[in-house]
Amino acid sequence: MALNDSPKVSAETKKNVMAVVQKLGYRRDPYARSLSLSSSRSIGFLAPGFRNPFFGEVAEALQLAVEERNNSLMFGITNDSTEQEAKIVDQFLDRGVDGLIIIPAEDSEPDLSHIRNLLNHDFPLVFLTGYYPEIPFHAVMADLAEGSYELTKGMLLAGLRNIIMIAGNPALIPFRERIEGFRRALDECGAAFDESKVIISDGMSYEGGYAAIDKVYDEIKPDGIIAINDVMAMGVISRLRSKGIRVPEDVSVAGYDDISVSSIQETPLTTVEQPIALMCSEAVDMLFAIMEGRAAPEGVVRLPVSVRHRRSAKTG
Amino acid sequence: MALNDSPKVSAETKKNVMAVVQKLGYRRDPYARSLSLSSSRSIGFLAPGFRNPFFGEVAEALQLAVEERNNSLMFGITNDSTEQEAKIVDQFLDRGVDGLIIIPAEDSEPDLSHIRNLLNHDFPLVFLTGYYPEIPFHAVMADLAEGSYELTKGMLLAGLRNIIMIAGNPALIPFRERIEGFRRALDECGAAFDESKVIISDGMSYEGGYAAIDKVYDEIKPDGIIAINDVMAMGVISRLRSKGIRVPEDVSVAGYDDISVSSIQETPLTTVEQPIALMCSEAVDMLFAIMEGRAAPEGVVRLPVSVRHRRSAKTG
DNA sequence: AATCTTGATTGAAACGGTTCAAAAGGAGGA
DNA sequence: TCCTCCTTTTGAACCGTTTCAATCAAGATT
Repeated sequence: MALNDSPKVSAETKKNVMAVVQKLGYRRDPYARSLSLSSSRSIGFLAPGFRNPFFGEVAEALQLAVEERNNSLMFGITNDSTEQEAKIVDQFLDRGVDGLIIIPAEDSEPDLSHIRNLLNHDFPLVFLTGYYPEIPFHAVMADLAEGSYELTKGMLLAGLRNIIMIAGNPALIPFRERIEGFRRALDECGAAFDESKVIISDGMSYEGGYAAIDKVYDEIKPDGIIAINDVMAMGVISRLRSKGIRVPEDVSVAGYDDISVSSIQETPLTTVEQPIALMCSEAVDMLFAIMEGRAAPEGVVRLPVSVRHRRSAKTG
Repeated sequence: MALNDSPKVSAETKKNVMAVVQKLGYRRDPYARSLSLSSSRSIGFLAPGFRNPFFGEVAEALQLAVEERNNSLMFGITNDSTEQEAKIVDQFLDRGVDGLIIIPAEDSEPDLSHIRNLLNHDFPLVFLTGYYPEIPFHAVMADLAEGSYELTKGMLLAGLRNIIMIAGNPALIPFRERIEGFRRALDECGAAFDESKVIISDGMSYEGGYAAIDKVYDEIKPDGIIAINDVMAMGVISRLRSKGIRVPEDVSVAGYDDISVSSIQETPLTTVEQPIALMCSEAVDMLFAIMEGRAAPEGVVRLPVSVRHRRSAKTG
């Protein structure tokens, strides 16, 4: 047909067709088209939620990347539960999405049967910002270890000697990697790393940061604190200040992600920026490569981060 | 068929069918289903973007509301441009969404032909958080005027006498309404309202708030400032502090929206909470009513706001 | 034993595109 | 004029559901 401007129809015919199309306000039935083409030109995106603005920024960047390919994005919220994740995957499959981009749920007891199922059926799937290590995967993420390595290094250079990290369950990749960079920096500088320097908090939220300080500050009296994300770091700072502890004079505090509010805090937050736009376009590229059968081998594409030195932490 | 568990098939037959379905891993082809039913069970959502976390929270709430009806949500980003809005609407139509929920673009020169087109075709559409006044509409929004009325009233009660509002283009509904409540409160208390009390800022962002202070603070020397959203309020506070002006001792500052970071600022922000979850479920209800032909008459459903009194502003 | 009911199964049309093969049309060359 | 070759038009099959009518089987009723 002329609709797909195939090379077999003359320019004039096309023009005529288009004119009629215009006049009638005709538009191809998307359902019939999908049926025939077996593609909906839409892809699904699963995120833990948008309370943490980091994910909002990812959503925005993904949408842009997908739109460039004339596809649309559906989104679902997992609340960091793989069970919920499974439900949404199922729903998306029922909508006929062509592929899936998933920010893995940070679930301490993940049930991955739904993911295995997808992979068994060769369903196009890429993980973003993490992955499930027990599963073969395509994934795009920032070089998280490098980020906390550099951040820690900077703090050490500034003379801080008792740095702690407030992290999440180290069984989960994004946390594990951040901890690893932290450890490496300490090791390299001859500072003693031991398990007590990593505080495992359960909520990755403002309240989680707040509670972590209550739990360990008086005992450890750190001079540097690295929180696993910016929202937690804000909780940390808030609790410290309310205890009369100055930031950064008494304690340096850093976050992770560089969400847009971080730079506009009263005390702008030192943090690690993840290259969100790049990660997203990379993830979309990867997904389309898989969908078109020109998939690169499984593995992680790691993109470089950059440390943003701001007021909340002394860095050398 | 048994798939739709119609009342005409026996329980046993259903069980048999289901067993086979399970075993074969069969799943209905969504495209054929859509074609036959002419519904994709998905609806489109247009937002200005997710830099302002308010919209992220709306997205999350909408997703939940839509999921309850077993539908999915597609989203697009307008960047506050009606041109972009038109493009995405077109794309969504090509995907066959069943309905549209739109947060109107705050475009100073709106081109609404695409909206008119939708309405002419009776396409199910509801506006959220605003509407285009030149067009007949179904809309859900918070009672914005009431919010700023109460906020202003509170400040007046606390003895503040020189309150200004940092707003956006009053041609746009959400700004107009906020200004109106502000004006009403001032009028009622015999405080002089005049145009100079409303500062029109162009960017609804942190930078916009920052710049507004630079532009008018020294001249007006207000003792109270109401910003049109929380992100701007944060910019305002930051700029004031950097000028050595104390909040709230010297100047009270309030925002609008109650985004989740507002309560966790170093100086928790006094602000007006919009009932996001309620607004979203209301909007979805309304959209489904339209889709099912049991539409209420056009108009705005207005939901009550609540003022959150926190540290950044003195309120009586 | 013939008829009526009720529930289950089978069949065909419709949804509106895509794709490919077959037929028709037109221009050029022999 | 006839044949060939190339382009355009026409036609049919197909994608996998839903929907509704028609058929069928069996149990209950008379």
